[in-house]
Amino acid sequence: MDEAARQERIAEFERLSREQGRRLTVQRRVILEAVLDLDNHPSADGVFDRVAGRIPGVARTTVYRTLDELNSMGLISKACHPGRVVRYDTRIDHHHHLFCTSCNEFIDITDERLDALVIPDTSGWDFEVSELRVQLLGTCGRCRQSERKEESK
Amino acid sequence: MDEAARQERIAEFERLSREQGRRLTVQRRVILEAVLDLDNHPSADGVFDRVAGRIPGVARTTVYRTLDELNSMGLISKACHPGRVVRYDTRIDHHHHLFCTSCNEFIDITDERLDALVIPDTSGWDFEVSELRVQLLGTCGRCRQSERKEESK
DNA sequence: TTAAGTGCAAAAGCTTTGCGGGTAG
DNA sequence: CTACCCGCAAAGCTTTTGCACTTAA
Repeated sequence: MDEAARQERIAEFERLSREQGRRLTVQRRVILEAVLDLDNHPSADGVFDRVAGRIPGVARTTVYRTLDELNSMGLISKACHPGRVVRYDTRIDHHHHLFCTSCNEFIDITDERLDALVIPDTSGWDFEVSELRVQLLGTCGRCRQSERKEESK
Repeated sequence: MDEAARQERIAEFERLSREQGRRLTVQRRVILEAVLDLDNHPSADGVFDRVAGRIPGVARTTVYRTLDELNSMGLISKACHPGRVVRYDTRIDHHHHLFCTSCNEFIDITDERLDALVIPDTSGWDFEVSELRVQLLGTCGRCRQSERKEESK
């Protein structure tokens, strides 16, 4: 994330916090900065590792609680994937994911045709759509290589 | 799932098992039948509940292991969602999901425009795509109703 | 001042692992 | 017969909860 977008997101965080009567603490600010700096859709634990280097003695609990709040505030979101740990996404613009089912890593992509997708009429299901996400599952180059090495053993 | 499709999936399971040298046990057969019968993208625990009624004394472990195998065999798949428990999907035809972020339930949908989507060129990322999934996140009718009731209290 | 936030410890929930006995092929 | 599979118990990992202390406003 470039510096301008980063600063803007932090400003938005401060604005929303005041608006919603949330307190601006060091922990919250550093946790937000940490997620924004990590670009690979980190888990709570990944964020904790980074935060722990900056606030000695910070509690895991605080990271979990804060990430959940940032998600509620719409400043970050939870990524969709087939695994079992919750992972967060800092991009809130329209984009899509490649997800490697072998190493569980995400790759962000943008694609005209995918972007052109229109949310279909879901009135038949009585469902209010807030977001459309496209996910491409497969295997990344690195994992395919190691699979080949494994086979040729 | 209609009876014909169900029988076909079970036959496929038996064929693949023999082909891959896996043993056909009562547990595996009943676990497969259970997932196929549950249409709401069950978690391992949900499958276990149903299986436990049919094989007294079956171990949770067995259900976890078997679901993982059925997934490897391509007979079922893991659903993508923002939560933390793994959930399975028995439909292997092309379809998409509505996912209610309030009650964590899936609704299967088919839509012409979504079906018409072409997997974009991902060669630039050195990534082999095996599947394209579209997910619509939002809130189902029931949850919107209870939210309204909550507000008017 | 004081209610919201934090850290700590413990619990809870989901899943995996190791192992001895059981069973399909 | 024997390699694979199952049940059991325990561990492992991620996340949540309860509570007393701290701190932003």
